[in-house]
Amino acid sequence: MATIRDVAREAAVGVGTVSRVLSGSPQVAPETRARVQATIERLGYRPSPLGRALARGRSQTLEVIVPLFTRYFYVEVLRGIEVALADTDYALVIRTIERPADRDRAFADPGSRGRAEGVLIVSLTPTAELLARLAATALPAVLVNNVHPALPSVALDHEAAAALAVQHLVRLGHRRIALVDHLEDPFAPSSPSGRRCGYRATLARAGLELRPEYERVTDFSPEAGMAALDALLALPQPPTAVFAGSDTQAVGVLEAARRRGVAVPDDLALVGYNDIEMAGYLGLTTIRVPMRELGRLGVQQLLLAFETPERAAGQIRLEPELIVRHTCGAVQAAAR
Amino acid sequence: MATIRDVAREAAVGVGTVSRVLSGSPQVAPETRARVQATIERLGYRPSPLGRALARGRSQTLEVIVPLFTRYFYVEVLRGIEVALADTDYALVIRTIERPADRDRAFADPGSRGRAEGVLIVSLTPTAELLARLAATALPAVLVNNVHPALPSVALDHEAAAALAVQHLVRLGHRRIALVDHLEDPFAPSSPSGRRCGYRATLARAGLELRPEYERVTDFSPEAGMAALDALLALPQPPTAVFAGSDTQAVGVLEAARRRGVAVPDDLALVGYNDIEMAGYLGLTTIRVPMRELGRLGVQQLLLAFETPERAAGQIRLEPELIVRHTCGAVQAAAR
DNA sequence: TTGCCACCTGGAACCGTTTCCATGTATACT
DNA sequence: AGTATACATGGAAACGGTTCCAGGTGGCAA
Repeated sequence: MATIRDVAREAAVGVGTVSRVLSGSPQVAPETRARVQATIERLGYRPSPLGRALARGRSQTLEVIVPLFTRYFYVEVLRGIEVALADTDYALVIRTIERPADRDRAFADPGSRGRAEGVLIVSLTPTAELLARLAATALPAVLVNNVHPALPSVALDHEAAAALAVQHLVRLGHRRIALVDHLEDPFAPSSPSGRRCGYRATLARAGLELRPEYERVTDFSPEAGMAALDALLALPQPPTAVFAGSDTQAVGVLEAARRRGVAVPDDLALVGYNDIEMAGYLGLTTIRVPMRELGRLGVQQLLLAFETPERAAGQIRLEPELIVRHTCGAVQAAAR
Repeated sequence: MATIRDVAREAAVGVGTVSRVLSGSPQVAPETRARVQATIERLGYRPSPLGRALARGRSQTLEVIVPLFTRYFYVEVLRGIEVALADTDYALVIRTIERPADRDRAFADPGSRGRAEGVLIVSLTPTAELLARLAATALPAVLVNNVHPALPSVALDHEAAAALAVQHLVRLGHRRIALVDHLEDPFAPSSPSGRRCGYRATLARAGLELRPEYERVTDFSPEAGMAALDALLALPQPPTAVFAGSDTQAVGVLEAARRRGVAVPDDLALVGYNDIEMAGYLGLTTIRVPMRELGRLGVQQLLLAFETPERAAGQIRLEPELIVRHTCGAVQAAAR
């Protein structure tokens, strides 16, 4: 492989001049530039990102730390990040977290010690260790789908979103509304999701009773959603409506209802969360979560932090939107 | 950030000695090693992967080129790659391809000029340009879910898989079997999928008529699957069975059948492809494609190619497996 | 005592860039 | 003509490691 010195020798110039040509500096005479360009072409020379990164102290690489990305939500966020990065010439290093140990390892070394210039942290709660490391290395970081006072972030207002969904069900006349939720950060089981807060607050505001047995926290899968509905229907006073914390779980609820002969929306209303592709297709009423937008804005925040590190970029909150389809009964109610 | 020279100075040794301690060379006296270790701890020193990569000429990074990863299949393959890499200390750079221009850009510069030591190419057909570049740079590359005489690969035998599926339908008594397929490589529309070959061959072997109007090539979505079934049912002689090239499309076929009141499996048998999570849950008979395994073995092949570059690793073909559930009618047929 | 060897160790050279300083040359102005 | 200025250019130093070579040291045998 040709190096910059080969080019310099062949073009009979100094390495500095070649470097200037590469970076498009105006400080090069047109004919010199042309000669160097021709030599670069002829030798098929490409600058080494490694050498460049070392010399510039900038690796042109971003790191994203994300929980195991089998879930549609994460995939979409990553996709948004990808798209936003396509315009720039940043490369992307993805670190996925499967076990707490993975998280600790990733948090102990954000940016992989110089390999990345900035970090996007998706759906994970920063630990004290991480915050200390970030501060020590002055590494820009942005939280996606999470907030923390010490860091810039892009997040949906889950509380407002849940309020929107539950309010909608209340307006449709439901008094017994259950919640089938999941953990926001799979490694922080203690923190209640914003959705649950919004759910409770809205019920309280509507003067409705809070029933602990109506709150189910399960994992992400449709199976878990099915099991949750089975349990809810087995209660002495089963709910007439379910707000699911993810469309994936809602799909399970829907299937469980069908298997039990419970008619949706007539016997049971259902509102999901995220608006995944399949939701439109199943007629699922849901909260639209701008997943790609989360990724895109995360990148934007990070790039902004590179330019003006002094004033740390702020916290962006995305507003939720309710997509009314068939499973909540609103369409039928209106038709009646 | 402390450098190796800082450590050397503080520990009153030469940089070479620090480097030897870092790499675990036996050529260091125990007490010297202890002193250096202590200094490293005290300064919180971490070697820079960039400097190391430059000096060693090895970047400890792998590149994977993959079509836009919204699809379950790609996500699972990536997951397999991730898991296989977790044991090693290789980092992963992912390049996703959305448009042909992206592919050309990625293929023009495999390994990002030294940034990566090897490349995994998922579901993309190598171009002449790519092959030339790989040869010129002596960069190890492995094809995943694709084969090419010039490169090592890990792939499923799609032809055998399709034969398995179609054979199963034939055995169940079906004579009119349609194919709802998709393109294997979205950027190589001309090449027929192995599935189609297997489909045709099996029909021919069973003495069944090949009907061009039974072969549908659509995109990946459930919507496309729905449309395809609608078109098939509108034929004068509609098929009694459908073999779908992906479970995602099969889900659409299933839904279209339900909307039209066509009973599955009684009026229409269905076999999918991939065995995605939702397949089990919908009772979809399908071909199990070891998606993670594809990724895992791809990495294994690549690492093997690093060790013994001379004898290029061979072509691994994974055997398909038919998972019989409800949508093909076998269970009912057996019960009768 | 000398010679040999094994074992440690220091540090220069190198990996492939960028950056900055010093220098040279041509042009413009007084 | 002399000087100030602008522009082009070469090349050393730096980025943070690894590697290799040349010593230095101590032990042991002759």
